[in-house]
Amino acid sequence: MSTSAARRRERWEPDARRRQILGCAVRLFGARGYDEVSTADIAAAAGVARGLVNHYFGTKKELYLEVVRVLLTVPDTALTTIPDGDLTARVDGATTWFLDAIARHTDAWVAAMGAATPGRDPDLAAVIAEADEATVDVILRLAGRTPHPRARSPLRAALRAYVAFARSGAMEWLVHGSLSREQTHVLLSRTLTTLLTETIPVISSRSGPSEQPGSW
Amino acid sequence: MSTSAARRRERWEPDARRRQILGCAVRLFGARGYDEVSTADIAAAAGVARGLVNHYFGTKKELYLEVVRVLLTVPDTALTTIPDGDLTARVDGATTWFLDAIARHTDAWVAAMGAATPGRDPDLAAVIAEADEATVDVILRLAGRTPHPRARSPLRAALRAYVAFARSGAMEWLVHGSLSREQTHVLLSRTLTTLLTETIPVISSRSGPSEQPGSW
DNA sequence: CGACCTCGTTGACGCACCGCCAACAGGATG
DNA sequence: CATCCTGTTGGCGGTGCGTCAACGAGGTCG
Repeated sequence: MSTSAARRRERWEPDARRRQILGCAVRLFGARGYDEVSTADIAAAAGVARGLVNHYFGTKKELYLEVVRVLLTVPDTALTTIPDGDLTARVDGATTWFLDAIARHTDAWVAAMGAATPGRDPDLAAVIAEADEATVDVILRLAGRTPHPRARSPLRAALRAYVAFARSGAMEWLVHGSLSREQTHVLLSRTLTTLLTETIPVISSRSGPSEQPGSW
Repeated sequence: MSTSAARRRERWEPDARRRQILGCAVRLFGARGYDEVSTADIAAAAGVARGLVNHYFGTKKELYLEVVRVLLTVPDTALTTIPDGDLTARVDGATTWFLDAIARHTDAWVAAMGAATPGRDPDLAAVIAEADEATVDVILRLAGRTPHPRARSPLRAALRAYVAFARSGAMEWLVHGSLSREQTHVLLSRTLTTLLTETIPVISSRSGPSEQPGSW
């Protein structure tokens, strides 16, 4: 990815050049955070003039958004097959899959968690929110619910909170080393099971923010 | 706080001046995020030369850290009295207190959550981590445990994950409006109760990352 | 009451970074 | 080989931040 320097004015296809610059940006932003990386760094890593970065990506922030999108989708490797069995077994299987996945791409996943910090920027928040919703969809399919696509329901809200929980728990395992893998597994799977079977039914029976008393 | 402009070269006590600038910084950073606010903005809001901000706080980032510290501690209003009754009742009371507290200072709390985003900066992460640990201590006292001060135990790890869960759930209520207050209450209290009575005991009985098999 | 001293405060300088754009040149075409 | 298209360059203008020497408000002392 890192072009060996010195070659001047090499003319590439726009697509290839764009991918190359994006790759360098992913590598740098994945390692060092938004304002520790300058567009000059990225251009240098790609062996390219600084202006070209703006030419392909407009603004530094726009480039960053694309990088976060990449970081958030790469470690996904989407859970395609829903495990069999009762709910407990399915949750267990999905937890195993999840922990395997992030253990395999630890660096990328941790980088994604670091970069995908829903700060104040609304565009960045939107990108992260989209990734969250996708995760919620997975959990819903896991629970055997057809995901009313993207309703602002209490069900989805509770699961979004769970996603934050799961991420934090996984960070405890992978980054801080304060949980073993087995402990993390128990923490995530049991909490999700309880949430789905006990807590959420109660929540859904209570009156919502303004509408749907028992819609999910 | 916002000094009416034009007054030139007014000489204050260092403490007062420092507090004044910090106040303006809190107001601005609370509303607009790190790189949407320039030190010139802060200086202007305080009716002061830009250089003075650096004189009192060194770097813009150091100032930001102080602001986050303020934002994280202000909405605390520390839970002093532990409710009576069994665990369920105590958790219930504490949840009520928590939701009351953040409802009272919604703006400040949301601002704090926006600012206290554990991005890549290690110093910022440290400030946030400290606030998290304080919250975990509250929960531990709630559960009747004497908080082994700051051990890297699986117990604390699980509770840190819960803190992320609670914050996310509260945001669903306050910001997105996807949960009613009652629903949020049920979500937070029941999840914490289950965590304390069912999940954590199981976790603690499993082998840890390397040590304490059943220490908490 | 005026000279003097202290230290809070100022304004400007240097530097790094970003967005923009006119000019340049690689390489395909005829 | 001449010509055109367009990917690419390098520099210009503007902004924001950290530093520093100089300034002056306000108290002190003779």
